[in-house]
Amino acid sequence: MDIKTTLGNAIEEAARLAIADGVFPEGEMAKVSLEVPPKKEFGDFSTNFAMQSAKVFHMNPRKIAEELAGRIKGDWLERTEIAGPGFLNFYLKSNVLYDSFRKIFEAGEAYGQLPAKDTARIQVEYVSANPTGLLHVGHGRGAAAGSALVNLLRAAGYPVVSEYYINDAGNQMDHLAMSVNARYLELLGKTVQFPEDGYRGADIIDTAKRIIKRDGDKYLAMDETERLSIFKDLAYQEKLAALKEDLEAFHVTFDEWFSERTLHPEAIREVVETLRESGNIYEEGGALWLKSTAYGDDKDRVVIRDNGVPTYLAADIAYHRNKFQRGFGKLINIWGADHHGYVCRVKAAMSALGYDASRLEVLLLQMVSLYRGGELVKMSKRTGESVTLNELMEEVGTDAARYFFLMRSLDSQLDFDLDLAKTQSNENPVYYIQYAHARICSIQRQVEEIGLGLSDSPRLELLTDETETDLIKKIEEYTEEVDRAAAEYAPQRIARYAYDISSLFHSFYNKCRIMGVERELAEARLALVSVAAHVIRHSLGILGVSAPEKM
RNA sequence: GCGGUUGUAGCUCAGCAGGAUAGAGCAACUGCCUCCUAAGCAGUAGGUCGGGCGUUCGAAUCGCCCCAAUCGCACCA
Repeated sequence: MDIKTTLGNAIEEAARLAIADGVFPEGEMAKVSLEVPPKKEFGDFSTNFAMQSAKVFHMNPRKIAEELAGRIKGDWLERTEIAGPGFLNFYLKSNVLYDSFRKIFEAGEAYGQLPAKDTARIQVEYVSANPTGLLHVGHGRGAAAGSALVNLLRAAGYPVVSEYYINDAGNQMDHLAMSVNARYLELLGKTVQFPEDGYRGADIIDTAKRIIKRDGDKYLAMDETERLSIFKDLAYQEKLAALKEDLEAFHVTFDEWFSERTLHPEAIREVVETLRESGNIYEEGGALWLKSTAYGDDKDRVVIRDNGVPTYLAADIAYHRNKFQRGFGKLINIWGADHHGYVCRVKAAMSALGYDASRLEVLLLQMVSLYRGGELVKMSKRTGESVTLNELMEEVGTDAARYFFLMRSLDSQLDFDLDLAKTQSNENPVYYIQYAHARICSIQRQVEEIGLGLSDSPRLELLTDETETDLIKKIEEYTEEVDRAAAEYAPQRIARYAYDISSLFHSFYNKCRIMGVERELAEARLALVSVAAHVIRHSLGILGVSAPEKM
């Protein structure tokens, strides 16, 4: 049992004793919550239990605290103090710190991975950009957030799989084919009118060029319908391959790639039929409408257009039903904030199908605005002026880009200053973290040369400097931080943690030396920095940021 | 007009399952390399937590109203 649980139990036990002694009234007790206080002077742990109990016990919180303090016992406890309006501050015996740190040291590489949680599988769907062009920086943020969330949930012990939904069935695929077709004809000297809804990005021209390079002008002679059909397929394959490649370069991989086409027409027809049978569909103006207002939506939504073609929503309903049918207990979708209007109707559809809509969690990622030379860079697929994820990776590097995306909360808008990120100055905190890791690796290399190595049983109690105990405490908080960050779907907490632990290491590094001190102390310090390096590596791993051994 | 998100130091942002004197980086200023990587450390300065009202022993954190920014409000995806 860890010390926090032990302490929590001791507090509850003290409260029960006080009730038995007739000091506190019988009845419900407040919940005990323990936290690491904001200041070191306030001890190792503190609780607001006395204040929370003031109302239930109808007593002065400081009086409650006094009664509790006298009843909390344990050989791990140095002393208890009452402070402020009624905080109980606990100061633990120093061996508690070293005993738990020894366990972490002995766990080695396993530290940071929490035991498997016995919960239903979670699916995380993210990016899901149309295979019609290049990924831009907005997708990059989604890719970073989604992959980090998956890593985080895994570290916290949740069973989780990731999925990419390929929108390969709608109009946009026809627009893609027409765009490639137009570029193809242009490149072969024909005069064509570029399609109004076409994609004007340079990547489309590249696709056309590649087709020409490989197959020449052999498609010219074809009937346009046939040519479009071939180009649709060729362009699709190429775009999808490019997506995968770019994502992998960005440290993003998926367990599943789900094609929307597999839902057409059968799955969609089926789900619409199911909804019709349960009375959730009606016809009006030649179209089929989902009665989503019955489930909290602002208005009803068309699922089958008057021309018989299903809407995007219809496919999405079939898709999400399919997810539930695959047995996931929780569905997490990461969508751009510009899709937020969509959340309600998809949830409404799930409710209409009889699923618990709260099992579908949509995380909305706020927009990314790019600035270059102090000017806002407009992002538009159509104009082809958007900055792609690839360009971003080239300019600032994968690690810096990922960390920038992940260091702020998902629901705050992000101003990405390209010039600033490009300078690769120390303004970029990712270097600070990586530098801490590289420094430790450097020490490990040099220590090896002078015949010093990691001991099996270092004398950890020699680590008494404040920078050492601060670092130990931070390391001991890691698993709890992982657990909480996962529960909150908040990878930015890990970004923060990685920065904080690096900062504590740098302080230690400037104050304490490893080489040139007495052997036992050197071995203890080596154990400390080795664990620190592991935790930095582990947290960077969650973020999908590399941990270099040299810089 | 309706809805989502945001508003915290000069700038970029953490903190928000209510708690003790609101934190970090950058920028500014002062120190620290004969010493394991100075991409570092130590320190100084900088704030009516957008505004108001409310709930509470206690509010940056919860609720309501207002202001501002932003994204949406399709038989597009």
